[in-house]
Amino acid sequence: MTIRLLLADDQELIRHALGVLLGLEPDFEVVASVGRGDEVTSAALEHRPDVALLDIDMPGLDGLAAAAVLGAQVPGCRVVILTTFGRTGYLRRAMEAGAVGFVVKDAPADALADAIRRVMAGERVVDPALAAATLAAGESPLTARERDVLIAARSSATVAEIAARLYLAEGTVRNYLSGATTKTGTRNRMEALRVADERGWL
Amino acid sequence: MTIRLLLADDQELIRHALGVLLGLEPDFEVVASVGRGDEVTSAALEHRPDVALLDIDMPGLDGLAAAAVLGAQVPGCRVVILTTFGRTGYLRRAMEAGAVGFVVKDAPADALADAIRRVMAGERVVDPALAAATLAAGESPLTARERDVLIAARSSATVAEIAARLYLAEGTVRNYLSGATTKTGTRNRMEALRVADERGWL
DNA sequence: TCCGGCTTCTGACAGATGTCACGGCCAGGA
DNA sequence: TCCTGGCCGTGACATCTGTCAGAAGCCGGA
Repeated sequence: MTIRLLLADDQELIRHALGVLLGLEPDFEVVASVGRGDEVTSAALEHRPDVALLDIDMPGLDGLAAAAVLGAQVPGCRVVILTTFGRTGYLRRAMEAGAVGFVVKDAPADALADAIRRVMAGERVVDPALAAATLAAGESPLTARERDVLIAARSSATVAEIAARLYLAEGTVRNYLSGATTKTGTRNRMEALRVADERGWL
Repeated sequence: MTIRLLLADDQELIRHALGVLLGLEPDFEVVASVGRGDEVTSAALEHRPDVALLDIDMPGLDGLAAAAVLGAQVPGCRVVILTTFGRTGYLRRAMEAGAVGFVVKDAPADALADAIRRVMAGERVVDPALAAATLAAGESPLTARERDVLIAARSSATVAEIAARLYLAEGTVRNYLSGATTKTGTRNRMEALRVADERGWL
């Protein structure tokens, strides 16, 4: 009884190497391999994998969104997120998107195969250190609007631009940014943005 | 006549997968595999590889610095930089550090083996798109001090901190930052820092 | 019903930031 | 020799940012 795998990672070299690595396991078979998030679902519908390994950083659709779509359209396919950074925020969002496994690329070499087999056995698999970090980071203390303003700040340089984009007064924007910096324990919007992003609060 | 390889990448899963992939080639042999930049040289001295494949993002010592050390201490070993982002600035710095090859991880699966063989044949191997982007980005227009101040700005939040670190007046720091934003065509220090970093001007 | 929290806005103020004009220094060319 | 242009360094100034206090409207829970 072989486990059918779908691989999604935008770095072709890495995807191919992972495919070779997993193909060496006697009970695994890589049945599909894509480089874009928006190709995941159609490939899964065509090849019916048991487990989909999704990277997060992908063009078209990120791995978390792809996981959500996959869960809705191909219910028999279990999703394992395989990603570069042990960014704590991604874990929570991955679980919300229906993933049952979360493996980081700095994990030991056999962790991935192990995770796949345990997921097939019905377990949820998460890197323990990552799980602890996620618990430590806690729920987001930001209000919805503080979050909106921070996201807008990511691509706007000045308060005036953020205000224009969100149809708010400048003072309001400054207030939300101030609240965000307080809650993140930082000293200006840029640090607040970075911290909130790292913790998955955006 | 097999080509002896050293692999350096901090992501264990990826390093292992690449090792397996390259080990499948009949003329390759992976003789060493490390996860930290500062372990590269001692491993090279011990195992005498023909080619060292170095990632840039590594703890201890980054791949570019490791390449420079390697070139000085193990002259027979050719260096190929293998990295995630096609960041244009890294290419120039890699070449200055003595690397003879530069392969990005989004390259096609056989590009790596091909690059290794060509490097062994005495060629320099660079992704053509990356080379073009590097030429397009051009030389850095920043003066030495502007560069210093930008680098200091990366880890300091305020002008006062940067000034204290570089023993300059606050006005001077503001002036350099202003020059940097003008030359990068951006509107504040944060954008200037990001752009200069992307273009390899730091 | 009242209370508390969120959203939105305003006004005010200290402090940080970005821009400008200026002077000194040094190297290269007339 | 002097002049010019580039870089370094500085202080002054206007503007932007972050913080605080306050106020009105809205919604959900006690």
